Amino acid sequence: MRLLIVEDEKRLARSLAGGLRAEGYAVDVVHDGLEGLHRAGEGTYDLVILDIMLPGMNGYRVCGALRAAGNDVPVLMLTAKDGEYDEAEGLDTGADDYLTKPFSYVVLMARVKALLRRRGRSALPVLRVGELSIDQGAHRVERDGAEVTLTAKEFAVLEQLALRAGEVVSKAEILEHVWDFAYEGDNNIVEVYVSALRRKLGAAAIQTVRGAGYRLASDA
Amino acid sequence: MRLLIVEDEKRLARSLAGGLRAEGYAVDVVHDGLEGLHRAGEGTYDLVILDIMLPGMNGYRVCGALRAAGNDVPVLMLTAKDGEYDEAEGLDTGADDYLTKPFSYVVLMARVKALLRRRGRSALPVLRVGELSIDQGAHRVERDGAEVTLTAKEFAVLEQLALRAGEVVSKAEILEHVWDFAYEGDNNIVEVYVSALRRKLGAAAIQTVRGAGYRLASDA
DNA sequence: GCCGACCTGAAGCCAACCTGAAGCCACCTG
DNA sequence: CAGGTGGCTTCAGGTTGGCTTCAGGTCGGC
Repeated sequence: MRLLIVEDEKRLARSLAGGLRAEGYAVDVVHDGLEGLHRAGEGTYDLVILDIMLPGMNGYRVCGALRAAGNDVPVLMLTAKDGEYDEAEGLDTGADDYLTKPFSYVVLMARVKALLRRRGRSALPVLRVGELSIDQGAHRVERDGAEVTLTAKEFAVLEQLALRAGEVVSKAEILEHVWDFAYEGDNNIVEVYVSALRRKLGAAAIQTVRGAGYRLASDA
Repeated sequence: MRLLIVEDEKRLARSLAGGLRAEGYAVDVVHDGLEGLHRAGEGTYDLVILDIMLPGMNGYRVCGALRAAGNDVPVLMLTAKDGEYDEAEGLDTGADDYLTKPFSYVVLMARVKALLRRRGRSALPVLRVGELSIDQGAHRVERDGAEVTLTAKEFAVLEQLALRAGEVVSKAEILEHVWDFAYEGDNNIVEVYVSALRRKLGAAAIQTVRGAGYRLASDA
């Protein structure tokens, strides 16, 4: 589960990111509205936490632009209660929820979870690749109808491969999407997870393309 | 994969078209807004690169008109940063992304690919040369429908030849593109790979032009 | 016929990759 | 609070297969 925080107050951004990571989410942070729009537009995030006062492009416009482009990623807006902006306006631009600073950590967490849950109920597509069926909303994987239990990271890696089934996905790309983009570790970690997935899903499920990356068998 | 460039600065248009063609896209160029609207409206393009300052009809209106007609082809807008237009306005009219001149080639390429990928399917076109089909995204090659497995280097060499099918490509050019730019070894290595490719693809697939280089048979 | 350009099979080397094991940490449970 | 559990990450040894070099042969032009 991958979140994007668009917030220019660096201290706040850092503390939010820290807390959310502790809950097990992968979190990326950007400090500029335009940058935020591009990242959010990639379609790789499950939720965007969006400040309103931002350099580059303000939060209302970022959100409006996302919706105009047909992107329906859940957006949780943040703002200082200084009267200049109000809640109704935020919701009008297509935000899913709205939080006024200062807010407590617990409240934020509750809202984030509520949004993600709501999203889970709404139909996220179930990916079908070969004999696998990957339910993105429920985080469930079945192989030939039999459920396979995966850990969070295993699921995230498989999801990335499935989203681009048949294509080669490089280790760097998997790292970028599944781990925080600030992750500094060895990218041997990807190999470890691919190995685990093969053990659970069958060795033929994921093909190695030496020097290029991995490919989820789109036939098989 | 077919792109339309609507741009009245002929030099820029030509250079963009050249670069995109080199990546394997089919590219058409028009220099007038109205003409662009008609072509884009045909529904045969996978992406439109749209300048804002245009004779005939400006980019905002072209994009707005497309959307009003229910056409949701991805639109990447270009503009000079002269303050008269701003990014948010472009996105409001339904553009999917926006680039401020001057921009680097790499950035443009990244945005184009991001947009195409978001629109589903692979961003990279499948090259077809004679009886060969070369899927750049999947790193996969078929000859008359039968899959041929190539190594990373073999694939890269073939890709270079295919991107300029019918043309003679010198050994030096292949070396430069496929190997590290600082490669110091013998350029006999290219011969070795061509040899391997011929073994796998048939001797007639790659022609030698003595003293000049190699050519991928565009008929065959 | 000579010479340079090109072809291609063989073989060593090394990077990429795989995977089992173990440490660490957060969380749960009694 | 102690002990257990499970997931994440690191590490290291082993294996594989691709990359490159080399050398001997073939081909084509002059």
